[in-house]
Amino acid sequence: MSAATINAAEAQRALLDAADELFYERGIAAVSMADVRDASGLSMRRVYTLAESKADLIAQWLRHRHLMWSSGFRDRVNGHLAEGTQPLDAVFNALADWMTETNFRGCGFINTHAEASELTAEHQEIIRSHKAELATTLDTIVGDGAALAVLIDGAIVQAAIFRTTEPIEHARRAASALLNETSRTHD
Amino acid sequence: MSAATINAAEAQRALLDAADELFYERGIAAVSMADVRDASGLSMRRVYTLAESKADLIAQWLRHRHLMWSSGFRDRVNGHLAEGTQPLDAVFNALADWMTETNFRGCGFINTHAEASELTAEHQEIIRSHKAELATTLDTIVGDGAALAVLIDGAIVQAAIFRTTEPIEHARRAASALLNETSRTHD
DNA sequence: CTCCAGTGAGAACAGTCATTCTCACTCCAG
DNA sequence: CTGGAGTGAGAATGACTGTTCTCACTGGAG
Repeated sequence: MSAATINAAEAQRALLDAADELFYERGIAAVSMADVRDASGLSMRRVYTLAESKADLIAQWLRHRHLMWSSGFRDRVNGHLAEGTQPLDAVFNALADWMTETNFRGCGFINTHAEASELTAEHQEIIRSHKAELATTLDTIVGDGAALAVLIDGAIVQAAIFRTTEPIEHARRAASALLNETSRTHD
Repeated sequence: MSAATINAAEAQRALLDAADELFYERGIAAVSMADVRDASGLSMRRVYTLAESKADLIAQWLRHRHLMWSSGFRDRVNGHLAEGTQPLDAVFNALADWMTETNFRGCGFINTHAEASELTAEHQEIIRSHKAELATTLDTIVGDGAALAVLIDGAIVQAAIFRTTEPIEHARRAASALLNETSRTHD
């Protein structure tokens, strides 16, 4: 039973796992289809059976990463909430957890969006959806989701550039002040 | 008097102008040295006389863009201050002005940093210096510069993705709340 | 005038890339 | 057992990349 016998589901998974690791860590322009083939253990033919082009693979990867990241984020937030942490702190603690992972390289969606060239309309749409959904999630957990999403993206970008979690604390203070102010003006 | 007669200063300027337009609008991996040659009107030989490699050209461009952007930003802020606008609003108005320029594509430094591959240690250092200097400038103008820089980067990134200036208003509200809170706790 | 350092125009070089193709093999339906 | 659909391994293709080289020409120093 050779490697050829792995079924479509396993191959799809191997492909997306490889794409995620490579695209996230190196950026998309720096990753060749041959790199993806080697990292996935698939043949070139198989890669092109599962993704009709590199642009299509990028789109599949973005959709896949959206699902993985979003559920990971929700899990972490829920973990902190379960320990009695207040919603706002649960969110920022969850982000700090993510940032201290060894392979943290900022937000894959922001990074991909920054590579102006290889970006199709479909890619842009997936990136916008990801950011819009994050704002909605934040809105449910703490409120003022659109504003919070802005602060968080700033923190992620600066954390990637300076390689510290300090920006998270700045964003946390700003978010806290914003929510306090909102509740005060509602009195 | 052929094109060959343009002096070193003019050539240097043509090179950096071309690099700025191309690298900012397309990203660095998507721009070839031949593109730079064509846009600058220089010969390939001249390009490599002025920049010893593409990596060197990128570094020169980042330094050049830092100077251009920073002085442009200060000018805009001062313009708003001269009209009697409060410092915090002067800063956010200046950013909104910049974002509504037709070729706005987010922050060139953040975008370059996102292209993980072609990034040398020198490039990273220039990017960090740019962000650090912006924080210092903000500190002088309104105070709490490090936190403000985080909010602003978030607004820039989201403005680039969604192509609206709305994120600037979210960041402005958060910044305002943060500064109010700080002054209140100092009472 | 005579040289020659420096130049432009573009060919040359040694890769790399995304994508497609070849060929031998394997699995399963009939 | 036979035929064919699908596969792996990897070569082939054609386009592009950063960088260097060639060659004819220039403007100014002596």
